[in-house]
Amino acid sequence: MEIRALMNVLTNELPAVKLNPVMQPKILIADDHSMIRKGLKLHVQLTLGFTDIDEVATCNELMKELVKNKYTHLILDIILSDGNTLEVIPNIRRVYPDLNILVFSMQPAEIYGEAVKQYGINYYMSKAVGEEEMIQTLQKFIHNETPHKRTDIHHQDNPFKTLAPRELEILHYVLKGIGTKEISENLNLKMNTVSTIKTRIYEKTNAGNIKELIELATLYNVNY
Amino acid sequence: MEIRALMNVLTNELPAVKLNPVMQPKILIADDHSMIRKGLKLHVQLTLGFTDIDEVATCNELMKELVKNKYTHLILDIILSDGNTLEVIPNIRRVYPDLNILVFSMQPAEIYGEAVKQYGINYYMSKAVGEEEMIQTLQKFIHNETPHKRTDIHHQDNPFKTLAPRELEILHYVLKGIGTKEISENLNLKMNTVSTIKTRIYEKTNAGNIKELIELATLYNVNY
DNA sequence: ATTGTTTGTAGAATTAATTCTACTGTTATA
DNA sequence: TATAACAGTAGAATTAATTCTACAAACAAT
Repeated sequence: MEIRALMNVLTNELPAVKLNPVMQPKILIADDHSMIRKGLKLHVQLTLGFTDIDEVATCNELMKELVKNKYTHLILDIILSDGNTLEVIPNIRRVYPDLNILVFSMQPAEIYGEAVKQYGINYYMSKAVGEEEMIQTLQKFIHNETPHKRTDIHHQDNPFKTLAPRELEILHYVLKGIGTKEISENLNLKMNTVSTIKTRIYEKTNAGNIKELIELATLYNVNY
Repeated sequence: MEIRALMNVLTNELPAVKLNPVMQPKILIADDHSMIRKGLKLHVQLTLGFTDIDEVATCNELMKELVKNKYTHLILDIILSDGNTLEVIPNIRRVYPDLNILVFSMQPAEIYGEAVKQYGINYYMSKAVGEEEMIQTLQKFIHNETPHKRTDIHHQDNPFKTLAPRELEILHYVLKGIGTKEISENLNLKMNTVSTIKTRIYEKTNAGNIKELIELATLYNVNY
């Protein structure tokens, strides 16, 4: 391997950033795609200058690694191969209250960004963001020394909490994939009525379509 | 930025690979996630030593860039923000018959690997592969070696594997919760056509509604 | 070489679903 | 207590989506 290629990478490709000699962040990346892990790691190393970065691919490894080493920052995807990290986040939060967590997910920030706040997570970054914003976010995240005092979990921001009884009733059928006509027959309502209520459900939850509604419901553990 | 960090990256993290001084590959990466692009680029630069790499994020940019510069290798994801690259691949193949193409996708090889072969693409790499395999595949790709057959994957019962290219293309939109009308507009098809194809998708997968289809897709890791 | 099957595409007819409007109770709230 | 926001329900009009049929081209199997 040639140093020239390296310097090329360095000087031409990436903005130089001075490092802060005082801080010693220890970062753990949890993502099931090695390319994402690698890219993120190299990125943080080359652009932000922090080199103490480990990676894991599964929830299992994540928990083990957190026990083994004392990390200051955790960057993780929501979905790993062996499960949903949202399930383990409450535990992590309880055991490691000072750990800074950044969720780095495929999902758009508008929906999940707010949603994960319930779990006491203050940093959310979509994988779809551009490079500029990504670096900025990462920089803010890692340089932020003060552990985030999270305004205690409002269950008020659960969008499903605001649904009226009839709306929840119809939500139940909608989440099962049942169509407007069948729902109206089941509940002895006109299709118009069901449609109206569905519209209100979508308004209140800010879901754009069934797929998003199902995802949101999963996120908030709505089983109805 | 310190050279020590770089060397650390080099010597500790990545296997050294000798480069071939004769070849001068010019590589274009098309992916809508800047992290993937960056990671891939750095990876190829640092581990394989090829530094002539450009990146684009959309189908549009891709086509423009191919006109502007003469590339030898193209690495691309199937889904970009402004469309499905399966739509443009036939055109690319026709205009640039000598261009080596590697599809680098989230989808498991069993499903899209076959579909993509119909377009004369022999290199397919899932983003879920481990680092070793990724580097090996990239190396073979860039060095123009014949790709190895991966017959190790069985999954005979995967219902998505029987979907035709157009069906997979429409499946992509359906799984995102996009409606028939919008799909038809995106792909310049009549709504009837989209409906017909959706019907065939539901028949082949035995899904009864979108919810079931999404569940099935999740089960078989056909997310995008 | 022939025949059956899959794929990609729609037109016509029909059905499903939504939107816009509106009315009546009910429940907070100023 | 007056008043505004919300909840539950539809009619009329409109739009979205499906079904049924069909046909040509590509492909597979005999």
